[in-house]
Amino acid sequence: MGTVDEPRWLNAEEQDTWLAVLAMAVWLPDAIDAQLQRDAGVSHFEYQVMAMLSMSPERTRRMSEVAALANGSLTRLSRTVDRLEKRGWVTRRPDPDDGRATLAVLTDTGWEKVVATAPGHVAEVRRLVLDPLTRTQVRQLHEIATRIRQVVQPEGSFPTLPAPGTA
Amino acid sequence: MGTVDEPRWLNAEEQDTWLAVLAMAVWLPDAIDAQLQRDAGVSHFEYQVMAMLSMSPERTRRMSEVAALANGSLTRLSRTVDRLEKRGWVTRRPDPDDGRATLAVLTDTGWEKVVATAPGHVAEVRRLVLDPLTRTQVRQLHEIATRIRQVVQPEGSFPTLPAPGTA
DNA sequence: CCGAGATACTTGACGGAACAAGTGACTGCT
DNA sequence: AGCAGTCACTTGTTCCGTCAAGTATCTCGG
Repeated sequence: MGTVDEPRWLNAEEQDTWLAVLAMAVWLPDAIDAQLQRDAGVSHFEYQVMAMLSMSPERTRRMSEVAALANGSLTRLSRTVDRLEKRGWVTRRPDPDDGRATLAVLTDTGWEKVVATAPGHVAEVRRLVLDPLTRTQVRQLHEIATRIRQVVQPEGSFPTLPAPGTA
Repeated sequence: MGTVDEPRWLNAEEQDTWLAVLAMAVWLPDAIDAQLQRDAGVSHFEYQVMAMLSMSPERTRRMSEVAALANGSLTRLSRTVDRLEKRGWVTRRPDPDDGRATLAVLTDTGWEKVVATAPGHVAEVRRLVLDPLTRTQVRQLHEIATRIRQVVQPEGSFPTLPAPGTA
């Protein structure tokens, strides 16, 4: 239905690609959230926070590091940790090495929550992403996502995943 | 489901892939939103709504169709159209063919807004997604995203873009 | 060691999105 | 025709995340 002076846009193939990417970017997080909410009563972000802590030495990490690892703002993390503290899964304590910093610590109950929740979550990740794709596609996706991430993710928050667990 | 000390998780390669996908799924929409907010003062969702209308016959579509095309709920669309109406870019009118339905119409001002906004948005999509990848990777991404979308997107809302039912 | 500026959070105010309930309109069965 | 059930929205409430401002601590130049 193009009038001649339609807004500048992408060619058909580019647009198809972009729309598919968009739909994926919207619905995939939504589906992941839904499974966690339904089966474990936590949001994906909350789960990520606990999962990151569970993989950290002493199950402990600085707030700002956790925020970066979970791809969220410090503000958001602060509110989230409030909720997780109320549920008894995380506690805060001051960082002895830096008076400004706060350490988030996963409690034993929190650890159990992660252990109980992880299998269902992992199964969902497999079901939605890993299984429907060929091994080749998974490799391609890895490279593509890594490349886009480099372009898109704000400087500074390019996290290396947790150091070995002394848990 | 075995009993393990560590929560069941993915192997290193799978986890890398998943974390990269997650980071992309978080930061890409964020970056797209940021450009639109900065340069045009609209959210990505608002832009999508207007862009979809701009590509529709008579610049008109049913609310529920627009919602599906923009990957949003009807509730969200309703609130968003409230705002777009206040800004003079969209109007509502009842569907003559179905008294339950509401048609969203892009106004002339709204059309101009889309025309003015599209080039910057398209440039950002290219900069963040299309340009950093090889042509081959773009094709791979298309297939991968389409596949995942099939698995992840709720039944029913699998939209074809152009013409509404003048069928 | 003192003060200016940066850093690491926390918190108040605000806006947007989800859930659920409500309204009016269509459909299908009898 | 008439009622039950569904559908297409809209709206009240509530929660969550952001922005901006506040607090406490660290760093660094002089």
